[in-house]
Amino acid sequence: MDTIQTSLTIQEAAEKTGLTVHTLRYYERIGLLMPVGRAANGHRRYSQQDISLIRTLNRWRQTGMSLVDVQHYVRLVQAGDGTAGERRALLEAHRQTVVSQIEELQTTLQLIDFKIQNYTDIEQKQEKVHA
Amino acid sequence: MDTIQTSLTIQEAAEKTGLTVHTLRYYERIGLLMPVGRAANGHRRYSQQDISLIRTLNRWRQTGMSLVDVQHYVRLVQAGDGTAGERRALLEAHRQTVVSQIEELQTTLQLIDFKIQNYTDIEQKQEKVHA
DNA sequence: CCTTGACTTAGAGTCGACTCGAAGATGTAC
DNA sequence: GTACATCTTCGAGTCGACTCTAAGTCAAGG
Repeated sequence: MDTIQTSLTIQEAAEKTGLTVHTLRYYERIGLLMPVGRAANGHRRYSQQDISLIRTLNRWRQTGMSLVDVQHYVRLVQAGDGTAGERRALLEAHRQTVVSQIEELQTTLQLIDFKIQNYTDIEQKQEKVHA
Repeated sequence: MDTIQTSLTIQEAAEKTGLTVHTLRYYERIGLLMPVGRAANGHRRYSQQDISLIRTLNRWRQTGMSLVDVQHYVRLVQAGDGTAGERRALLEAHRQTVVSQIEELQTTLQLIDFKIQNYTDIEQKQEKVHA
């Protein structure tokens, strides 16, 4: 029967994942998350697996993966073992975009440092003038 | 006194900056860019300075600076030399967010690599592992 | 003169990703 | 047994950042 022991309400799930209850329902509505388990009264119950999946998704989201792509990944996870190769390919593609993002940020960092140096120079110049 | 020799039309400016003409006008409309020069017929003319400012803005945008913050920076640039200290402070703040972004991406990269390794293992052993 | 094409404006529409609100059912505390 | 919290659905609203449309001006080419 009800063998779900460590199942959380949507509120608790929200706290554990850092999302809002609105967002959790929204994710489910757009088909991002599989229909989550329900209690007898129709209330959602989140398993530990659900929570860890959501946490993983958050990571992908935070690194600029669109909901559509996250969705694709989730579908593969749900489809099961046979999709391991595809999942790996998807992760490798995302890995590459993350690497590119890092590289771009590092380029920008150099630019920022260059500009900061510029402004520091200006300040020193003014100090000399006004000293 | 008409020393503007290399002034570009909005079309040319769009090509040089990688933005669309729509976006260039939009940026000006929301007060992000100073009112740009106009030809006798009222058409916009972009100076080399305008172009290089826009290119710099693009950099900030690409690294997640909001239009509001970019706007703040542009205002300081327009206000002139006296704002060098403020500009440097703003850049230093942005530098810090860029550094944080890089760090977060690197954490994610490790996670991705770990998962990729997982899937590689699955392929080798055809074993069941959850995402 | 007429068409073509680049420009102008103000305002409306789109898109991704939430975020909120209304209306109603149910569970728990006093 | 009634207040109150928490859940439910579904639809609408918001926000940032564009993106596009309509209606109009103007200069040059055939």
